[in-house]
Amino acid sequence: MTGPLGGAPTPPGRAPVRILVCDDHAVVRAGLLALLDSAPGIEVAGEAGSGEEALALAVKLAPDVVLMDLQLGAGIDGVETTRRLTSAPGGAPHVLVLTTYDTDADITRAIEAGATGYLLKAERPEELFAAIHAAAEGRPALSAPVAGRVMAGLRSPRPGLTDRERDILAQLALGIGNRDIARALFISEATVKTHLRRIYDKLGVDTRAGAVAVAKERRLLP
Amino acid sequence: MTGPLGGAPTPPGRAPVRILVCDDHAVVRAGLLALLDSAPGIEVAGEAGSGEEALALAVKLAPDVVLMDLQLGAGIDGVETTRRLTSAPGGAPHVLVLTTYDTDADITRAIEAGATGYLLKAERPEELFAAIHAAAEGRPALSAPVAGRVMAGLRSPRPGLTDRERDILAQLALGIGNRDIARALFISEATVKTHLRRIYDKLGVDTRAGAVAVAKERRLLP
DNA sequence: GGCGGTGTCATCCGATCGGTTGACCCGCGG
DNA sequence: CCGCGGGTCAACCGATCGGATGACACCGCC
Repeated sequence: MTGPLGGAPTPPGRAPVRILVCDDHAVVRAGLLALLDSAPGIEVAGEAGSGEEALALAVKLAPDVVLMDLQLGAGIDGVETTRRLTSAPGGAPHVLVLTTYDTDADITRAIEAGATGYLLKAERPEELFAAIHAAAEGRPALSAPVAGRVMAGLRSPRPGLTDRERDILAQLALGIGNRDIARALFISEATVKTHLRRIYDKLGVDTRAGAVAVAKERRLLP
Repeated sequence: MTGPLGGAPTPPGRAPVRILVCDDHAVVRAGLLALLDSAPGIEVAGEAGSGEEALALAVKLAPDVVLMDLQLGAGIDGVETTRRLTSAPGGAPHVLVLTTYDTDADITRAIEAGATGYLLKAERPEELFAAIHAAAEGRPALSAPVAGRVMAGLRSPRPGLTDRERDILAQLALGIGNRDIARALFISEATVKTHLRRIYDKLGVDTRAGAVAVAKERRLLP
C-alpha cells in the first residue's frame, strides 16, 4: 500500500487525475467538489447535475474519470449515462459509480454498463480518493460490501427475474388483477399465473403484496 | 430580513455559527464538511455518523445548529434524533434537516419532532448557507418545494394514516394474510378488513398490492 | 440432437380477499 | 351532552387468488 515515497498518492511530476462529478443533488455535488479539491493529485474538471449534462461535458472536458451517481432524478439515469460514456468512440473516460445503494440489481447493471468501479457513499473519503486513482488507470475498484455481494452472487447464482417476469411485476405493483394484467400484456390469465408463481419462487414470497414489497426493497422496479 | 448591519451573513464581530453535521454516509459527510469549512460565518464543530453519536456530541460540543439527515441507516433515525435533540433541557440546538426526500410524511414528522428547517440536498449550496444562518437564529427555513408541499397540505388536508392503520400496512408489506395479521395484532380478522378498507380509501387504491406500492412510494413505512 | 430455460396456455379446487352493511365502545371537544 | 373520529367486531357473498399439474413451442447451447 505504501510506495517508495510513502503513501502519497501524487508522486511529483505525475499529472493530477482530472475528474467530472455527476450528481443531481447540488449540495452533495458542491460537497464533493470541495472535498476533492482538497485531495492531492485530483483536479475537478467540471460538474454535472444530470446525465445529459455529463455526456456533453465529457466530450468537452475529456476527463480521466467520471464520478457518477446512479440516481439522477429526471432524465436518463446513471446506468444509461455510464453506458453511453463508456461506449463512446475514442478516449472514453473511466466511470466510477458512487451511490447509496448496494443492491445486486444496481451493481450488476452498472458493471454491465461498463463502470470501472462501484463505491458506496458510506465509504470513507480515503477509499474514494484511492478508488479515483485506481479508476484513472483502469483498475477496478469496489467497496468492500459491494465486493462481498459480487462474490456471494458468484457462489449462489441468483435466479434473477426475466424480462417478462419484470413486466408482470410492474403491473403487479400497480395493484392490477390477473385478468387485467393479462389484457395489458396480451396474454392469457393462465400465463400470468404461471409467471406469478415463478416470481414468487424467485423472490421467496407467496403473495402479491409480498412480491411488491420485495421488489421495491431490492429496487427491481423503476 | 436584513439586520442593522445589512444582509451580510457575517458582520464583523459576530461569532460564527457552530454546527454539527450528522449524516451516515461518510463521503457525503466529508463533502459537507469541506463545503461548510469554505463558507463564511460557519464553523464546523463536529461530525456524527449516527443518531446516537449526534446526541452525544451535541451535549459535548453544544453546537448552534445540527445539520441532520433523516436517513441514518442502522440505529435511531433522524426524526427520533431530532426529537431528542430539541426536547433536551437547557440550550437545545436548532435542528436543520437536510435530506433527499420531500414526501409529506417525512416533512410532517420532522417538523413535529421540532426541526427548525427542512432543506433538500438538491438545493443550491447558497440556500444551505442561508438556511444555516437562519436556523442559528431560530428562524424557520424551508426549501421551495417543501414550502409548496406544506401549503398544499394546509389547503387540502391529507387524510393521513392512523397509527393502527400503519400497523396493518406494515404487516401487509410483509405479504401476510388477513388471518395472520389479525393474530399478530391481537384483533379479529373483521377488524383487519375494516382497517384495510380505510387504508385503501386513503391511499386511493383497491388492492393490497397497490397499497404496498403506494406505501413504499410515499415512504410511509420504515 | 437432446436438454434446459423461457414463454405460452389450460383446468380444477380450496382458500383468501374485496365489498357491503351494521354495530358497539371509547375519548375528545364543541 | 352529544357528535365525531378512531378502534373494534360480525355476517354474508361474489370475485379473485394461490396451488398443483400438465402441456406445447421456441431458442440457445453442449
